[in-house]
Amino acid sequence: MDATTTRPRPGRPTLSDVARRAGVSGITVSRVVRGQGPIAAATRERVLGAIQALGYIPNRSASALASSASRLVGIVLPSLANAVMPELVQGLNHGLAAGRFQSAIGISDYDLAVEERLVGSMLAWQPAALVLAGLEHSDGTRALLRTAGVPVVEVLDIDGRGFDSVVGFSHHAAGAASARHLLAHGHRRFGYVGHAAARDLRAGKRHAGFTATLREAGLDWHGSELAPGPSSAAGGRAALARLLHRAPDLDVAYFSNDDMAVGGIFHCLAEGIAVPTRLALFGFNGLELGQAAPLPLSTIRTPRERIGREAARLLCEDAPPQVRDLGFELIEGATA
Amino acid sequence: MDATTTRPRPGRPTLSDVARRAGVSGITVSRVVRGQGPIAAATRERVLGAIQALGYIPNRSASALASSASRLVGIVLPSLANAVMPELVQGLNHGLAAGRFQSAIGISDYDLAVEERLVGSMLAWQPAALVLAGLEHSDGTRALLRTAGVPVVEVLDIDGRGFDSVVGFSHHAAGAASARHLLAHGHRRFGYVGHAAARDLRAGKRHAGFTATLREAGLDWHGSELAPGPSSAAGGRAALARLLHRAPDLDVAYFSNDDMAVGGIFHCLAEGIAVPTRLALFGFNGLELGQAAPLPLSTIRTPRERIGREAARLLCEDAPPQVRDLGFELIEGATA
DNA sequence: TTGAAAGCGCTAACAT
DNA sequence: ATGTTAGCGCTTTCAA
Repeated sequence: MDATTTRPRPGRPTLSDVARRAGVSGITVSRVVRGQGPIAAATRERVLGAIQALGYIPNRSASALASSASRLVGIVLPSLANAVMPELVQGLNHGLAAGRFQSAIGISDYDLAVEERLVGSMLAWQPAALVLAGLEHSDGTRALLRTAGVPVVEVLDIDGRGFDSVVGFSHHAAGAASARHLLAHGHRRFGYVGHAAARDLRAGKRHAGFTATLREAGLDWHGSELAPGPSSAAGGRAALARLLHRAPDLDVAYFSNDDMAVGGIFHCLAEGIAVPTRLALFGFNGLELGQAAPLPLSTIRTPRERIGREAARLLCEDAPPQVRDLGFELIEGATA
Repeated sequence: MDATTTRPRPGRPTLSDVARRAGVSGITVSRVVRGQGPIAAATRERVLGAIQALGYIPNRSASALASSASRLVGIVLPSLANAVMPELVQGLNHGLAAGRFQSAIGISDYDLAVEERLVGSMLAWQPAALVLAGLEHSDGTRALLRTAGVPVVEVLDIDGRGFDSVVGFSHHAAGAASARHLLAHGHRRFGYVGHAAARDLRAGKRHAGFTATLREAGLDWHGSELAPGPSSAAGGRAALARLLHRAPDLDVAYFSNDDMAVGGIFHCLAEGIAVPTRLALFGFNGLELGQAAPLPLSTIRTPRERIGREAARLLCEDAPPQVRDLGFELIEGATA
């Protein structure tokens, strides 16, 4: 007899294999696996035993295909290098896990074309929802989202028009609040230390908010310096050095974020520049790193973990489209 | 006439929709989409046009189901907070993208049970391969991997028995090299500043390698202090303070990593402790942050980006199981 | 409480 | 160079 006739696949066990072993039909196994529908306790035990014995792993592709739905949530972030992302992801993961969703992260490298590719890839898996960083996307991305019709939550920023739901805070307002704080402390000669900003649109919004507030006060930047490449302590340190070389009479430096600002602290420590008396420093994000510095950094703390949780909550509860402003908090610190 | 009879689904366009519109059969569209098989240029154009016009997004669940294979690579990492992970991911993404793989990241939070859950979830999507951090996994994880039979690359560590392929370096050797370097520089009273180590097994291996080398030299730790929670500059700063309080005559502190060590630098700066004359500091990872400090940190640079690339290469080339030691490099720095 | 039949959207294996 | 047929493993009806 030809054995291959009756033993067609050498592959992983399927629902039918489990069903056969448990002496039930496939649909019953399916019900047990999904925890859906009425199942006799004894039957469930038997099925669970068979699953265990065979090492059965449900095939989600088949499941997604059959039900045209999945429990997968795609998360597209611009970068992981920014220390806020891990906390955002943690918030998302906690919230999503509670709703029995799985998450899959993709990294766009601050490139909207890459983001579009990633969104396309993720949509191809029929995700239950998508989480995107920021409000700026390519037309192609928007078109994809529109035709796919999945729920979308844009996080981290609320300055602009959202696609669906939005959870974050205003970077423009954060920049403005930073400027007001520094003005109130008597600073007048402002320097900006940023990083290659073209792609980090949220840093640009903070800068714009800061600038607008300066102008309202009849002031403007005294000097500006951008570090090439992504934000980093090394970049901040070098850029502040260059800036002070060109504009030695600055009395305060506003950094695009805490990483850059910590570099500023390093520069001042290395050069013996008195902070904040000779030069004040102000960051953004409220990273723990800045607070561990010899002089705790003056900065703005952003609620990235809460943003993640809140975004997850909206998705789990299938909430209607809305914009949630979670605000930010100014940390006095000791450098400004 | 009943329109619903001929217009059954309001859903997203499918392969058949594209085929109908392009006036070809489904398989032809499939070939165009996959870039497989011989297609007349004119036909391809027509199909591409239809895809464009309909906003067709291929359904990968169906594709994975039909071919029992996907171009998805699952990556399971313990954390994103550790600054080495973004670089590892970048290396992986670059390499995998070159092989037209997509990646999906999951975070285990240094919890092997969570890792097992994640591996299970990912296997359910029939991934082309899995990338896991480290060599230590639960029995359940191993069982899953075994029955699934997917290629696995374990990254970042080579101290132990690999499941399939392994790309990384020896943390034990890194610890030992650090100790030898410090011994050669005349240090004798060693303090260890670590973080809640139970879950960070690689930090434990470095500690073990360091300890072994000390003992070979007839020495041992003079004192040890662990920061609660994950590694951080704040934790390193506080733990060093406690350690020096208990063992004021230390002449060198070895940190579980650069984050912790930067905290150590902060403590010394704040307290006016002369580095390295009064107290030497040594880290691990060679993060840019440590090199931007007023005194560049003495540490060990790890090739995490290369590890990612190499792991991706092995997967793309479907290389046979192997162990690749990518080594590390000692950075002299100025703190030891 | 359980099952039978049909089909999700795609691709492998053959035709032609 | 293109098409036909069958079926991937599961879930959705509907029936019992």
